[in-house]
Amino acid sequence: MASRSGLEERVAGALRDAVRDAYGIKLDGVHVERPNHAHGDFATNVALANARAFRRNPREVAQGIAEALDAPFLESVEVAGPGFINFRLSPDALGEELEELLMAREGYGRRELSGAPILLEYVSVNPTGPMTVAHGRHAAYGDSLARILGAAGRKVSREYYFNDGGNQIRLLGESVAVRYAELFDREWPVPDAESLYRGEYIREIAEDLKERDGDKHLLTSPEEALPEIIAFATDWCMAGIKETIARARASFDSYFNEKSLYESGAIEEIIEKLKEDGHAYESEGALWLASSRFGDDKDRVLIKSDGSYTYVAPDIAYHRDKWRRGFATAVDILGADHVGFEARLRAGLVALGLPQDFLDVELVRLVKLLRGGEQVKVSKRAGTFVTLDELLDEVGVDAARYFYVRSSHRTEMNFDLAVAVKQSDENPVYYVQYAHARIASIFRRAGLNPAEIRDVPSGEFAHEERALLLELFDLPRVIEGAASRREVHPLPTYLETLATRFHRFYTVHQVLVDDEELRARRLALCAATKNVLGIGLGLLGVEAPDRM
RNA sequence: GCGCCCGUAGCUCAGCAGGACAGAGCAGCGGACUUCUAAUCCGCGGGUCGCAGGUUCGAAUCCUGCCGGGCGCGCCA
Repeated sequence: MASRSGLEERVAGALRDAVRDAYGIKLDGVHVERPNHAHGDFATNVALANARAFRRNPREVAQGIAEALDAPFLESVEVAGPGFINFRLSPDALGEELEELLMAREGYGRRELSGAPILLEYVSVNPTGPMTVAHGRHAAYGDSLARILGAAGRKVSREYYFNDGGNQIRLLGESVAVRYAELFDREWPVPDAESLYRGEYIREIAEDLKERDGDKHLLTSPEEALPEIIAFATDWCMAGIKETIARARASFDSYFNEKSLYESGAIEEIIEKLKEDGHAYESEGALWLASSRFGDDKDRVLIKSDGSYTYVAPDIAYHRDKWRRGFATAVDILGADHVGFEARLRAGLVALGLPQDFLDVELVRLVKLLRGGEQVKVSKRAGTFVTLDELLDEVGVDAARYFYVRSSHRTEMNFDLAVAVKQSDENPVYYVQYAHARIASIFRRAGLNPAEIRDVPSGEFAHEERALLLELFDLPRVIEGAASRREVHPLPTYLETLATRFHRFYTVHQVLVDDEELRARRLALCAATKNVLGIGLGLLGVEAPDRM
């Protein structure tokens, strides 16, 4: 399946031939677009874009191309404006493409898997608490992107990277330990009570720990007991995160623990290699990566003067591991607060001999939380955050996921909690889903299975039908465009336009009419629309309901 | 100060690998259900595309400089 519809491909091919015949010039790329209805079904700017090469004025060139065109599937060809060529497709050509769409079923717009495998890393939050509304955006964007990349023929593997051994984790353990001790009216000694986590979930973990182990951890020294408490707390958090992820309909092929990099010696290995190649040096008691040689602003510390690693070292080792596992591209979806991360990580990887374009970072902008227009200060440590579960409880998975990916991940997002429920009612996802449900209703009434519709009797298409058809045929292009730009939001935009085309068609034309051919043609159109809506919503992890 | 990102209708956002008149939803106003689901449709009002230059036959889209906002600039992750 191509990234353009068959029709578009045919138009482009005919244009190439016409240019060759009329001017003896071989064009490699021909731009075909969908103009305003008034102009036609398709249009091209080849005459304008190449006017210079032709050494003639664009309109004249367009005229020449139009005359040389040999394309029986076109009903009309017109030169317009400064030199555009507009096309109208013949009803038969539209009908044929519609049949192909029906034949392809859920495979429409989907390409065969090929090319080098991509490792998509997303979410990757450390198990120190529940997922927040901000993480939800990462989950929705990352999961949808993975689905879109897959549909566009890219081999994608999804991975979650986490660390359950760092500083934050120790803090989590101490926070739980303090609450745990409180349950027995005891005190737990901590170096810095100020920095402890205060969320309600800390108490829950402590209570669960008490339920499982009783007062066992108070019978030994805190130093001895803490590791076990930490393990309990991180397992508790990780289990919750996995539940939330599943609930949000996201998924992963693998989970990668930072700890394994220490255990396997992968970190030492890259450090040795960097030293050997002269890309790491010692200074002020620390080991530095000469990252400024590879495009970073400055050099970065790999090993601190106290002998421990900075996060840079394991990150480089981790990404080198991705490379060793045979991935040709590592796409990292990170929060906007990780700007700068890309340059230093890439520097390390290039220093190790990996290609410049191996790493591809997509920064997801922050989610700004509002409540009735007022900004809500969010702090995980202070416990003043809104969990993803709470959001899902309130607005549902469909509305939440759709809302998350409706705008570009590169734009800051305002999320007003006060109108969250209202927002869910007004969420355009229902507009799209409703189109799907309406079609399902028609087929119920007709007693037919839309998946079995195959044939399209020939005949004219009304204006609204033609508009709907052309929109349907755009799906392959939308999928490929979204995949190559690593964007998800073109899908919602597309689906809303498609739903509009359908609702308009539905309002103007009765589907279940007595005229059998007309009825069959309209049913085919409905079946195709239902199919494409289903595909599109599926790529967003949103349900396509048969009833609403 | 430096780097990355953003600035389009009252609000939330599309459009930006240059193209034909700048779009949608929400909010406002006015219409349309004895016919396949009115969670729908139709109409009206509403925009110096942050500002100023430049490139081009053509710029919301590309380049430069400003202005405004976000994020980052640790031997934190």
